[in-house]
Amino acid sequence: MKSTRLASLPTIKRLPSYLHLVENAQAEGKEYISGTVIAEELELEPIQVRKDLAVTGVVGKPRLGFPVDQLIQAIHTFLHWDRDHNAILVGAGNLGTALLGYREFRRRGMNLVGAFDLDEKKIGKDLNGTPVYPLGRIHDIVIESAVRMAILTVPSSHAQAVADLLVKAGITAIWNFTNVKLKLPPGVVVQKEDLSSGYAVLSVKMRLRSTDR
Amino acid sequence: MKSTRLASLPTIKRLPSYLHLVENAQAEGKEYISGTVIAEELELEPIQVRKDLAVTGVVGKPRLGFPVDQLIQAIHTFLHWDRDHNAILVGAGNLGTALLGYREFRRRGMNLVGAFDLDEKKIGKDLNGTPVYPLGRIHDIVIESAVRMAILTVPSSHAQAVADLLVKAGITAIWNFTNVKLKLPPGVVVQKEDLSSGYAVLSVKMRLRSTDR
DNA sequence: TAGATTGTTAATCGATTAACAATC
DNA sequence: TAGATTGTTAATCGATTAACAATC
Repeated sequence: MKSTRLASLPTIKRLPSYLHLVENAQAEGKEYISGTVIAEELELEPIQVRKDLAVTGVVGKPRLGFPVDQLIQAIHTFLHWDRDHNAILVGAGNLGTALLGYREFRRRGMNLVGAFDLDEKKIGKDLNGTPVYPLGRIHDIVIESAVRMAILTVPSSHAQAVADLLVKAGITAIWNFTNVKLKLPPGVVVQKEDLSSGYAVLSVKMRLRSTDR
Repeated sequence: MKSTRLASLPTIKRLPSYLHLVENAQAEGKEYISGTVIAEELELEPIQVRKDLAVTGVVGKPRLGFPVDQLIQAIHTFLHWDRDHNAILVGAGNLGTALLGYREFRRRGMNLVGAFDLDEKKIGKDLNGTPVYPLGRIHDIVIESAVRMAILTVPSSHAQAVADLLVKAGITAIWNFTNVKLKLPPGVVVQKEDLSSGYAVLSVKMRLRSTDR
C-alpha cells in the first residue's frame, strides 16, 4: 500500500459507495474485487473506479482486482473514518431523529455523544441510543467530550443563532441540513446538504425525458 | 426573455439556491438583483452566477442586474417547477415524516397525494397534511391520481422490492433516500441522495485542515 | 457622462476517458 | 501460456474563469 494522495471532490463523494460495495463483498467472503465489477454494479466506467481507488494507495493484482480487506481499511483511513469523531446533533425533530438512527455513521467513526432540543418533552429521553439535552448544555458537553463536529437539523429560522452558539462552544465542523447559508469564522468547515438541488436534478431528468419523445 | 437552454448538472444543482435568494430579495421588495450580489451571498464567482442564470433565458440590465420577478418565474419554468407533480412517499418513518413536513417542496410543484407505510398505527393518520395508506393501496392511488414521482424512504432491506412495486404501478421517477443502488427498467429516472458522501466530504475537509498546520 | 454590470467569446483548468505496457 | 486486469501517461471533454465590448 502506497501513501494516500489528494483526491478531487467527485472522487471523495464516490468513495463511500465503493466502500459499501466492498464491505458487501467482504461479507460474502470474497478476498478480491475488481474495478470492473465495482464499475458494473455502480454503472460507472472501470477506468474511473481504478483512478478513484488509486487515491487510497491500495495496489491491485492483475486478473484478481483489489484486496477487499485492505481496500476497506484504506478507504476508512483516507476519509479519516478510522478514528472516533465525537459529535453532537442539534434539533431532534424528525430529520434529526432519523440521522440519530443511522447505524452506518457509527461504523464510520461518528460518535454521537448527545442531541439537543428546545422541547421539554424530549429532554432526558434517549433517541436511538443518544441522550437528549437542553440547548443550554451544549457548551459544557462540547468541552467535556472534546466535540468538534455538529449536525445541524434545527428550523431554518434558528440556524444561524445555533451555529454561532456551536462555534462559541468550540465546534469546528458543521454538517448543515438547513437551507441557510451560514456565516462562519475562518477555520470552521461546513458541509451543506441541499435537498432542493436533488429535487431540481430529478425534475430536470423528468423534463428531459418527456421532451425527448 | 430568451428560450431556455441546456444546462450542466452543477448549474442545475445551484439553481435552487439562487431561487431561494432571489425570493428573499422579492420579499424585501427589490425589483432587481445583480449577479455580483448573488455571488457574494453564496460565495461564488460573479461570472459563474451570470453563466448559470443565462440558462434561464432571463436578460439582465447593466448596472441593475436581473429582474427579480422574471428570474423567479424563469427558474421555476426551467426546473419544471411551474406545474404540479403528483407524488407519493413510501416509508413514513422519521426521514419520511421530515420530508412530508417540508413546505418548500409544495411551493416547487410537488403535490404529495399520499404516504405509505407498513405500520398499522400510522395508517389512516395525517402526517403533516398527507394521508397515510397501507402499501397495498399504492397501485390504485398511483393510477387514480396519475402519480409519476415517488419518494423512497423505506429501510434499505425493502428498497428494491418497493421500487419494483412502484414501477409496476406506473411510477417513472424515484427520489431514492436509501443506500441501495436500485435496478430499474430504462425510462425510469432516479435521483439518489447519499448522506454518506456528504459525511465523507466533511471528514476530508476536517482532515485537510488538521494536516495543514 | 462615468461606471457598474451584463453577455459573449476565448482561455484555462480540472476531471474523465482512452491507450497500452506491465503483470499475475 | 493466454488473457483479464491493473496502473500510468496522454488525449479528450466539459466546466470554470478571464477578458472585454456593449449598455443602461
